[in-house]
Amino acid sequence: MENSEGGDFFPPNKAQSEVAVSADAATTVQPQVAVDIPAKKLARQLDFTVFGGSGGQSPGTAMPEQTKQIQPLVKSIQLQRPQTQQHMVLMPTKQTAVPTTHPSIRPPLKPDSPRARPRQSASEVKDGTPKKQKQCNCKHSRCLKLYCECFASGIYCDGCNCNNCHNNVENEPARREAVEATLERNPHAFRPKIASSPHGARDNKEEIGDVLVLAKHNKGCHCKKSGCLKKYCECFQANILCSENCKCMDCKNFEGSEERQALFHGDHANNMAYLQQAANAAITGAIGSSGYGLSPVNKKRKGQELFFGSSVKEPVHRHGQSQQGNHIKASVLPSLSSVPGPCVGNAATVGPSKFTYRSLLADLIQPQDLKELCSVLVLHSGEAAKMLADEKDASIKQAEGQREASLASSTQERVQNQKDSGTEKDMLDCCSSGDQGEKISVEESSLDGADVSKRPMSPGTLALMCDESHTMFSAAVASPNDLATLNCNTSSQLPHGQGMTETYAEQERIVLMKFRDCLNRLVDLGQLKERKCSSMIRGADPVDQKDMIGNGFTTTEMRNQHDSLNNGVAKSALPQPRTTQLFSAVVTTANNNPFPKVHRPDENGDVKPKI
DNA sequence: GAGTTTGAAACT
DNA sequence: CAGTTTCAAACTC
Repeated sequence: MENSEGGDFFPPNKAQSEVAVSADAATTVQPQVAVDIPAKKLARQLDFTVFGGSGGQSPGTAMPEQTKQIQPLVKSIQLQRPQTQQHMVLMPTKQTAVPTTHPSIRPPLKPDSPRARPRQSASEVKDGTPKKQKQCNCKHSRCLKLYCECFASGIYCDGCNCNNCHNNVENEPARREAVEATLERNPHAFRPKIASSPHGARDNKEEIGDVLVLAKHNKGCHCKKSGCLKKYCECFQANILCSENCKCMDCKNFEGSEERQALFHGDHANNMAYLQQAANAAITGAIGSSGYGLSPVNKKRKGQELFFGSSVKEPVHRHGQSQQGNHIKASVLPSLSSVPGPCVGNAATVGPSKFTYRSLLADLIQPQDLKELCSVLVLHSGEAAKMLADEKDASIKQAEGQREASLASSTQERVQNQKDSGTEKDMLDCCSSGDQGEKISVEESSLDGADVSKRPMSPGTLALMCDESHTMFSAAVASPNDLATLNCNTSSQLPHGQGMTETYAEQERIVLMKFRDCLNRLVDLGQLKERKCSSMIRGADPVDQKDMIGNGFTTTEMRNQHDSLNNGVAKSALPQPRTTQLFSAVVTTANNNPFPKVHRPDENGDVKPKI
């Protein structure tokens, strides 16, 4: 516990917290000499997503506990690997203890992509050699603050050009203290800054800059002068678009930004010189008198294009041009409202959904709808089984006469008895989530009743029904007509051994057909919606827009869809009370109310159009 | 490579 | 939480 001379680096006013740090610090200040070719480190913190997506891997991930987690990790690292020029990841992750140079712990980013080499210097770009760990150049922070990229990235400095570095094994106590202090200030300090970044997609498309809309900076940037088109901007550096989290000014880093497009245009994407030139031009234009400055429209556009599933290609109206369209869209998508205002603080005016990619079908399918779909399919299956069995029984009875009929009858009784005694067990076995309170549905299933319950179900159908039952149970959807439960019961008592294969086949056929129909309808609806969205973007006919505002579809189309859907599923098989209502939300059975569900704003503030 | 600019982090 | 300071990377020359 000797004091390191590192303390001398700190101004008196800030030394306080750091005194404690240095108290335990080992003395050895190690002006580290870069041995390797100056390899660049990737953007600090920005890549933590690779360690587990949600960032559970960074030192900050586990928050207060994370500090504790780091310690054994560090030890394990020390045990596993002598300090070499390699950098080590200190994150508590499977990968963390692996001695590695950076590239090996990073996602396979494209070497040429900005994402792959954030904070690279120009020289690195020139040599084109895939990045190694970048060395920091910290002078005053001892590499124990987030200023230090190494520290922020959760790695030891190794081969850096820093002065008085304490971010190394020798100074682990100090480092640990620093980590704790950092976490105390901000429990998320070591968490990934970029959230929800599907690496695959990013890797595939980042060059054209139309991908990372799926990711966004957790905190957002606060750029003022760079237009978010320089690497000063963390979003830009991470090759993602600015989001509603950002509080930047004069942002040009949004989808559809011409300035941004210029940066990623064609083969120039890899040309940093060009890129920076374009950025400079863009910034100049933005800050200068070009009229770009303080364009509040910019940010709003981000979400629009995202929502409509279009990328840059969709005609983006610059600035004032897009205002009208924005207003229209804003009616449909409150979160995308284009309320004029300063770019700063735009996050408040722009909805949180701006950068959340949503499939066109996302609005069509609700979780509840899926449940209903499953329910209906189950019902169809049961109905089919019942019909088949009835037919079979009828023929058998005709052929075999009274005696066999009696036998069948006694069998039925046995089955019934079994049901009385063992059904609940079976039901529990099958529907493991079984809520006791829900089991009453067995006998009360008036629609298909005991007949259905005695019919065989195919294995696939049974699985489906069990899942369905599980889902419905877990969703706490109490339904007296919970046929899933019912069918689970029956499934365990397949009465006839071999002849059931045909029934299974028939059931599956029917179920699959119905499911196919549903999917087809869904596809139709999705296409319909796509057309609507496209037409809206183009400022299409106001009637359609009006309809969409409420429902996402025109009422006429809705009716048509419902009519057709009704034909797709045999109503007779459906217990009307609940299942039809629910199912109608997606694919089937029209009740008189074509819009059975109340539209509700989703998490992003969108109003989800319901079918 | 020195100096400047920039924005995040740290601090008040 | 806003304003200021510190810091180091990015950038310019």
